[in-house]
Amino acid sequence: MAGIVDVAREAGVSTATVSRALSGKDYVSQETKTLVQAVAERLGYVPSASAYTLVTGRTKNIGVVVPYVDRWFFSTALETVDRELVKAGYDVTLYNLSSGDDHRNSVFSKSLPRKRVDAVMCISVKMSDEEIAALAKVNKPIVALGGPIAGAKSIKINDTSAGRLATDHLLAMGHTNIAMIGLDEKDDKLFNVFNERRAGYETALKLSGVEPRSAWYKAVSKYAISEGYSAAKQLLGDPHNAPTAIFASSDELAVGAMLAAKDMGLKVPEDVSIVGVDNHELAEFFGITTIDQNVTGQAELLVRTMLQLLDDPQHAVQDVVEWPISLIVRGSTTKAKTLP
Amino acid sequence: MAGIVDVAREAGVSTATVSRALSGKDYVSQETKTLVQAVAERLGYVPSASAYTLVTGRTKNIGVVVPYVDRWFFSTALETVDRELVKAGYDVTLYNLSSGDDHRNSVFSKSLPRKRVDAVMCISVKMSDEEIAALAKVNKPIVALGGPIAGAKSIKINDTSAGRLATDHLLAMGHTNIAMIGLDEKDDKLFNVFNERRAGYETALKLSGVEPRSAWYKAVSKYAISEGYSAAKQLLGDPHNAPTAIFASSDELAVGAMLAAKDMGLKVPEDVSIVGVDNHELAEFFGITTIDQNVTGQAELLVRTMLQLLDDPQHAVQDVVEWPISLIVRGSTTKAKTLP
DNA sequence: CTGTTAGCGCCTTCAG
DNA sequence: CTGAAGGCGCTAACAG
Repeated sequence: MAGIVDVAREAGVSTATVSRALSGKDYVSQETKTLVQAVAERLGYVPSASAYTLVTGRTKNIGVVVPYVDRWFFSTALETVDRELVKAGYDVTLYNLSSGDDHRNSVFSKSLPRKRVDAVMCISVKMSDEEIAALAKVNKPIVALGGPIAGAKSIKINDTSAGRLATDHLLAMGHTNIAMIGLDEKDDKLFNVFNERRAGYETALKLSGVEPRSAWYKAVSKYAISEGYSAAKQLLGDPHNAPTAIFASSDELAVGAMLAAKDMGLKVPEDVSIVGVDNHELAEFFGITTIDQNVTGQAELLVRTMLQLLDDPQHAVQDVVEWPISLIVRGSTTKAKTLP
Repeated sequence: MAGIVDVAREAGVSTATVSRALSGKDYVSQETKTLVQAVAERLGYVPSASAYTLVTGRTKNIGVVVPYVDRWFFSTALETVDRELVKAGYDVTLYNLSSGDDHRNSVFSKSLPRKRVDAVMCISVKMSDEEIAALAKVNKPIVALGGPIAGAKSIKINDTSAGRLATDHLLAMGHTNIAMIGLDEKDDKLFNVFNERRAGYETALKLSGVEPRSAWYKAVSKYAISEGYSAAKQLLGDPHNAPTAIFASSDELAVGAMLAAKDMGLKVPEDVSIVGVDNHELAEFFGITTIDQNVTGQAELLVRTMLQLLDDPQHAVQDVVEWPISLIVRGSTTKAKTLP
């Protein structure tokens, strides 16, 4: 491994000059610059990141914290976050919290403050006050996707509005028996995305004079097609409370619901209307009406925000940016049948 | 930020003692050890990773290179690789190659050798000779999933066997008109997984005396349900070559094929048998017969292999470990109808 | 425009 | 069992 001194010796200049020539950050005569570059190239010189970090305090590395990587929302967000960060010259180190609480603690108390990263990006993970404090001590910018974190800039959609929008769409089409499939989130380390969507759903119902029935709400344990499928079967098979429309709080759940309806001999949308949330690629394939939340767009903005903060820590940005959502109407919803 | 000197001063010992007390790597009296730990804790001392790296040469950080993160195989592998690595005390920095060739070059020529990582893990990315050479120069262990890399230990399933196993299963049930949906991989930066599966499919056919027809092979551009759907429609709608069985080279494709068949009024498996590959969770949900490749198991072994190599660079391991596959028969395949 | 000189924060011999 | 001292490789003043 050639070091900066090797390059300096070989080029007949000082290490300082090598540093300047290679970083381009200071005045160096064009000829020494090209000379140094050539020598560095020939020797296969690659600056040591740790030495650079030790002296500058900058790592050119961002810590991205996610609760899982193998779920749609997170892998999608991660994909674009990584792409954008890389374009800006940063590496990404991944802190996946799915391994349990012990690990989570060590991430926040050890890894992140260990001067390994210049900033932290939280994708849908709610941090406790101590966790925030631990990071604040190191004085690193924090940006978050999915919910507010004290002292951090964040981007989120309004999940209550999402629930209302979906439900209002169904109500406007004349449905009154509207069920919902959601997640019960007791985990206080994630944001209450699904609880908020449910709140929006119930508010919409009440504002239209419809009293939500408990039999209309089905909780599942994860956002998977199979879960949506079985939840919808319960809902649609209920002889007393069968809905004419279902609001599924994710598109994967909605797909499951659609398949369940078909398997029960019900037609979508004639017999049951279905709305999802996400605008997942499956929603397009299955023609499911959904609430688009443009994860890619959110992730891009998140990166831009972080880059500005890195550039100027005092940069004025709103603490919470509410990302717009929109209803995409497709073939899975239609007017309620008028009673015979 | 408290540094080691602060802790030393506060505890009334030397920095050397602090270092020893905290790392546990050398003899320190129990009482000074506890004292130092208490002080470190109180001051919120966290050792600087870069200083540690600079002096030891070790980063406690692994570079994981993936072609994409938002596809099933990769996000699944990444999830377990990360989990296992974290357990072993390593951080993971992610090198996602989906941003294009420029980025790819800089990953291999700059980032990876930049003393940022102790070892490199390639998930289904084929490295060119120069890329391998660049890493070899820095003398870092490399392990790979999905295909052989010169000078690296790797783990892979035998994709040709996978293709044969799936096809033989269909053949054994009396099918002779067997189509395949696959990916045409011209990209020489990935391994030829799908081409190998196709080779296995064709070999199996020929060995049974069936001549593969070109109309039986449908190439798609990515492994998505929608792609499998449209490919299967073409296949099943062909008046001269309609197959009675389809081998889809991934489960997502198989799901699409199954939905297409149903939409065309064909029953699965009575009218068409379908086999996939992966044992994706969707295959279980849809009851699709598949070739299980246990990605999680492969990823775990990959991490174990890397850890051994890190521990002892001379550690003897086979260069290529062939991971076993197995056929999981579910409801999507059945005996061919005897001709009327 | 270029060289000299200090460290950045820690680990690790080498003495005691 | 503990302390002192020397770097790891690089950049940032400060001089020239």
